[in-house]
Amino acid sequence: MGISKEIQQTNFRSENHKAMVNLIFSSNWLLERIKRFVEKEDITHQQYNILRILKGSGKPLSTLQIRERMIDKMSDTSRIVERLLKKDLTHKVMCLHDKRLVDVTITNKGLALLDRLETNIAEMDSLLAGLKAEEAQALNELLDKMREKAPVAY
Amino acid sequence: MGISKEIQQTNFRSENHKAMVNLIFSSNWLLERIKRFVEKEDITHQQYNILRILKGSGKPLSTLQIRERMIDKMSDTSRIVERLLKKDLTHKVMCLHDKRLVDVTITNKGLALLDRLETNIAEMDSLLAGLKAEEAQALNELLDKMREKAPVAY
DNA sequence: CGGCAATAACTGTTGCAAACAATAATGGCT
DNA sequence: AGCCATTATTGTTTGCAACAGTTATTGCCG
Repeated sequence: MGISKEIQQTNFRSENHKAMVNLIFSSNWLLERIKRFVEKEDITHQQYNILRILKGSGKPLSTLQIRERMIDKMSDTSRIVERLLKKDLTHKVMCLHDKRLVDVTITNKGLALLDRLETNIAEMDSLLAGLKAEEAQALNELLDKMREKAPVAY
Repeated sequence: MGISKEIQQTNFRSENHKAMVNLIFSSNWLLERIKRFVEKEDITHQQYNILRILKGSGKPLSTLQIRERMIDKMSDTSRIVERLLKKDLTHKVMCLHDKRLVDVTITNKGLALLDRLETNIAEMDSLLAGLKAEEAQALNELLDKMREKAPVAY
């Protein structure tokens, strides 16, 4: 079902305007499904994102380094890490070289959580299985281009 | 700048996985700019979405009808409309034909607000100006296909 | 007609999160 | 030493999502 039907809207100003709406709608669609995937482990997609970043890094990261790698740049990283701390999924110590920074790492419990999700990761990847690799690549190029070529003011 | 650089991540499981991340990232990128656009009028993008729906409809809509047309289907429409009521941007009366429903309309104040934004709507449309109409169309088709062909379970 | 399930809206509550300002500690530079 | 930039954190407000529960109304069915 195309975007027009899904939101019962036929009067778009242009194909570009339609793409804007479609992009946000599709992202919500995707996030809704990712949410269902990660809620088995009682975490949000933002918390999942941070756990993945910490695992991927392999070494301690500061709050700022985590934020820079996050999908949502506007996020309140300190407090999300705080929620992960409460669940023992991350660990935090003061950085020795620069005491303004903190060294955040993922705990074994956090790694185990990711491992459990990893088992079914194919489920999540299948969300985009409707697109062939070439199509996914085309999508990536279009999205990159959209952001790249946008006027700086906005 | 491609998505890899923007989130400092090079290890994607597949082109499809990369597209998933890219899609959410790009939607956030877009929403951030839309937010800056509508905050001149002290409203959120969800509130803007509802005002546009009410204007577009031209006739009263029930809470449910609004929600069905919203980009974010999970939204708590009652309360967002309530916030608009407080600002006198919408009006609400009991529906005569079915007293379970409400007739929500946009007020003149709400229309005036949209008109002020309308003046600069080209600014917002220019967000996707980096894509030619054919590219925007290709993007629309890819997004529609992605959702269409996804496995039902997720 | 009376009962009852379905529908629609709303409320209460909890938790997550964004925005913004303010604060504190530290580091680097002159 | 003095000053400014950097980093993380906290406080507060606001918006929102999730979920359960409540109320009012409708339409249907026996």
